[in-house]
Amino acid sequence: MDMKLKQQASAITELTFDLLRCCKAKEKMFAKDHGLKVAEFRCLRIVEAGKSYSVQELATSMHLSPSRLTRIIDGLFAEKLVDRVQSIEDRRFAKISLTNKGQTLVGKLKEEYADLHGEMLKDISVEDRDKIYNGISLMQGLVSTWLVRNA
Amino acid sequence: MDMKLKQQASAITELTFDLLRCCKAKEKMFAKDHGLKVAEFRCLRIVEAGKSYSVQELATSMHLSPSRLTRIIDGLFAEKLVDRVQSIEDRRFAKISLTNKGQTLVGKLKEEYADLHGEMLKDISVEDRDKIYNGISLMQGLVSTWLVRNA
DNA sequence: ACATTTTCTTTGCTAAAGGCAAAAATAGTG
DNA sequence: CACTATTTTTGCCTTTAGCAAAGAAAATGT
Repeated sequence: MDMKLKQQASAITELTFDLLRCCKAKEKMFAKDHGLKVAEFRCLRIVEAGKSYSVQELATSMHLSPSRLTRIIDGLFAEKLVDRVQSIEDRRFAKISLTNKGQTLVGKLKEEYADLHGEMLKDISVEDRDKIYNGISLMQGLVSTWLVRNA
Repeated sequence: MDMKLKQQASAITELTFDLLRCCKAKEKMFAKDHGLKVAEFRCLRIVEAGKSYSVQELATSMHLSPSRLTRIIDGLFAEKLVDRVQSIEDRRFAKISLTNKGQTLVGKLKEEYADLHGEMLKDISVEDRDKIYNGISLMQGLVSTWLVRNA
């Protein structure tokens, strides 16, 4: 079959693999520096101040099981970063939201995580940054739709 | 500071994050379909037929600790996919190499994993594939050098 | 020659990440 | 009110991963 395709595919596979490993290390470092577990950091990244979330919402948006989420929230709750209250309308639901302490931390986290990436990207041109964006965006789309079709 | 940079940085952060998650799921599915643990699959991907490797070599090239590698190799050894013999020149070293069974499997694995990516990439243009390659390559370089500087 | 140090691997232990299945609690419905 | 469905939690298990100490072998100093 298409030789060029095969070549490109395997090169991209390799690169993606390396990128993955590096990003994982990067996340781990960042989380550790802020006294968080990686899973906690990932969870905090998606909760917005003022909003409240069910366990399920968080689980689906993080692509994890509800039980896993319960444990992650346990940790954040123990650190007084999130509140967990029973919904009044439907008491099966939990309503997870940031405490003041949590809001402060998340604000700092987002700021510093963006800075970290800004630091990485600052020495290259706007065009190259766009290339990165476009390339990763395309790839993300492909992998994502592939997953949906093959899950 | 540079508003454009910040915007691009945070968009790229988000995308990379999603890509990472999807690729992880992809690897997991693929490994499972072939009766392997993800770590085992990752290890097999880097050993070439006919060559032999020390535990340390594998550990550094996978960016894992030697002890972790010992365990991964234990698994592969139990499945009779790799041989583990003491080096004659320096008996401290282990020499890890693929068995016949391992070679057959790795061959199939590489073939099918490339096909999987070929499948994902086949419907887009050669130019778009190049865009993906270039974008991810740039990003990988940045994250990688950042890691070296900040580790 | 032998004691010490260094190097490579393994083992024991621990933590974190994650899922499955059953239980608990609540809501909705015949 | 009995039954079913939904949401979360709990118990238990697996996988991934590292650290520190032990073991084994080589290199080196005296």
